Amino acid sequence: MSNNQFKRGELYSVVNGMATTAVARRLQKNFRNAGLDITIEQWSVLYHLWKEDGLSQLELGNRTFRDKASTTRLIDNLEKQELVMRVASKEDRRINLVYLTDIAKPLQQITYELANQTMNEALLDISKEEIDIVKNVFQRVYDNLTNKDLL
Amino acid sequence: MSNNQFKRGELYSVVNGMATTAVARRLQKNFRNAGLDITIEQWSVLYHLWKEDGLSQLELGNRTFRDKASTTRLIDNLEKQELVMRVASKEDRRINLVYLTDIAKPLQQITYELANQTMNEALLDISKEEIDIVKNVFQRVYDNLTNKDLL
DNA sequence: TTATATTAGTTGCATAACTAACTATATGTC
DNA sequence: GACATATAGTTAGTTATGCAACTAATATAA
Repeated sequence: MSNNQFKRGELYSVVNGMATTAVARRLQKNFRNAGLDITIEQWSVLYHLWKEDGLSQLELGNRTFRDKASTTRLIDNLEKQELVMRVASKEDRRINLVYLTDIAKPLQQITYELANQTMNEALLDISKEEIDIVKNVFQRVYDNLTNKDLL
Repeated sequence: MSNNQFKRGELYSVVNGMATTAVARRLQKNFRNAGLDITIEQWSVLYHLWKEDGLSQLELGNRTFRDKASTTRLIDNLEKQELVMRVASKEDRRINLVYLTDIAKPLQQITYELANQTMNEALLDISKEEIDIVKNVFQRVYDNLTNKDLL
């Protein structure tokens, strides 16, 4: 049921968290200096492709909490910048598999380094127990609301 | 320093929370049935005006974590729907004070009722202690990141 | 096997976001 | 008073979001 899909605009920061936003912002600054202009939204797509290359657009949409229209345009822009390419699936020709290009691949390492560094700074004085509580509360609030069809 | 202002797209759901989103969504559905089409973003502005009518655009922007350009357009749209009106300040003619119209005012009560109801459902099984921990963790993560100029 | 429904993706439309450049009013200093 | 600076708001440009309507390919059912 496609209406069951979460919408990005709403869950965005909750799911990804302040720290992730800071990561994205630091990345953005860093790469802009190197002449690469990538938006925070585009980072979220690349991030999932680094974890698993060759995902379908729909799967990318699910993992980044976007609808398929938004995903289409994000990939359009990433393709224009030659960071990503679409390859029609041979098993099912409705499906576009999205692959990282040779330009995007080497960005992974520096990205991960910056991300780790930022997360460490963000969570400096936060204990494991506290993080667990926050995650748990989020999950329960989320469950409470989805049970009522409110998210 | 105007660069010190938080950006909405980033802090949006963190600050307002999943529950607020759910409130807004429920409101949206409810009022759409009554022929009033108000976006979630517009709700956030109305919400602050119900708390304190006649705020300047800049103050509204601060309270809803938007920059002034975004605030301008949101108020443009609210004005088109005659939910809000701009009144130039007499003390300082650079300033627009934003007031609720007679159309918007009566929406407050039903809005607050729906909001309370939704919050209660969202936080059903969450204890006061847990909420305090979540708030506290957010504040500290936020502090950690702003100290490094990352938010 | 043909008709029907479902699925993946695209496109059009309106709203919204942020940056940067701009206008107009106010303030501060000499 | 005159000039520089700061402040409130608007406008232009680009990207992103969600909804709805659409195309094309696949799956299901008669």
